[in-house]
Amino acid sequence: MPSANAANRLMKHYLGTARTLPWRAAPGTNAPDPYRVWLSEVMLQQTTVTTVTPRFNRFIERWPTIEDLAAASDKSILSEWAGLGYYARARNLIACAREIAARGSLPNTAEELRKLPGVGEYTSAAVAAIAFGERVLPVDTNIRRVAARLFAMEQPTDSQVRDVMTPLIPTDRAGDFAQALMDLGATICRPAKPLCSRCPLAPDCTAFALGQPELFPRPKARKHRPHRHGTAWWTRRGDHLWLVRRPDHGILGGMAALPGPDWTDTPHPHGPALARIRHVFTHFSLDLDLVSASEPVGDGWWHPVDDIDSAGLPTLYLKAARAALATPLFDAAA
DNA sequence: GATGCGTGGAC
DNA sequence: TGTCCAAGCAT
Repeated sequence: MPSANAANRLMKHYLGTARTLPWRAAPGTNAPDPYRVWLSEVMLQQTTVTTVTPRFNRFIERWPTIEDLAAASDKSILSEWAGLGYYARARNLIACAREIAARGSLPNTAEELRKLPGVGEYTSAAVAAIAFGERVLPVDTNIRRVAARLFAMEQPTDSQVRDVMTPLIPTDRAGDFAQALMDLGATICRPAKPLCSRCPLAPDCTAFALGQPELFPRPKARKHRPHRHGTAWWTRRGDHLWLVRRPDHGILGGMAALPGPDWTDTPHPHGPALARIRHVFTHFSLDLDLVSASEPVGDGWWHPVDDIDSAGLPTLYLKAARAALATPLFDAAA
């Protein structure tokens, strides 16, 4: 059974190695800045540190305070988010920033943070622990895996993880403890080929004692990924391209896009396809045929075609636009 | 509890 | 190439 001694070894290991997220401190300090912690935690939902770091830095450079973010237009924030995925996060981020700015500051407890849009069990606990030192444990994939191995639990619920791990939280270091566990999960207690020989918790770890750390937690059953089909229209007028905004809900909700009909399970007829983009989403893959059109469709706007990277297009449509522009005959014919 | 929701890197 | 995986949330 892990003891306070185990927590001490974990903390010493963490503080003795390079911490992964130094950019969350307020400028010129070591203290985590609540705005930066909240923004980064939302970005980090199901997204790697490598992906988030440069995007976070751009957000902070453009909107240094939450008041700046709250005052920004929906369009500018969605555009800055383009390419990061899970776009409901961006829509919730906008609503959340305005709510926080209206009330004056971030709530400083997990219970109050949990009421904000886009802030769930994990994020509320992460911000409360890291930014405000509340003695709570955010349970993410890393911490769930570390706890599962430490206690040899095959399919622990988040509640079970909290029950066994919360007693180990150091009184004055809740934020560092959570980050230490997440760091451990990311670098040592990895899903495959964990580096148990370097792990400060190995002496306490039941799965290690059993000689089978990779059996915990048990992997989830995988689902089949269906294939779908779509058409998008490439509409040029001089140096400009016709873009539209997708509906607020559903896939790529609220994002800029090339116009086109709803995607379907089977291919549907259209004129000659001059490019085909294959794109893989979480729950299906898509073949998107690009077809030239002469007249704009839907409620949209003309965007300079030589500045396509600034259009705020999600990756699917950015890939499509780049394919079109790389096909000179197609582009000229449009 | 199950499902929908992006993207890119590792292997 | 395909598969797995990632500091989850809303419904």
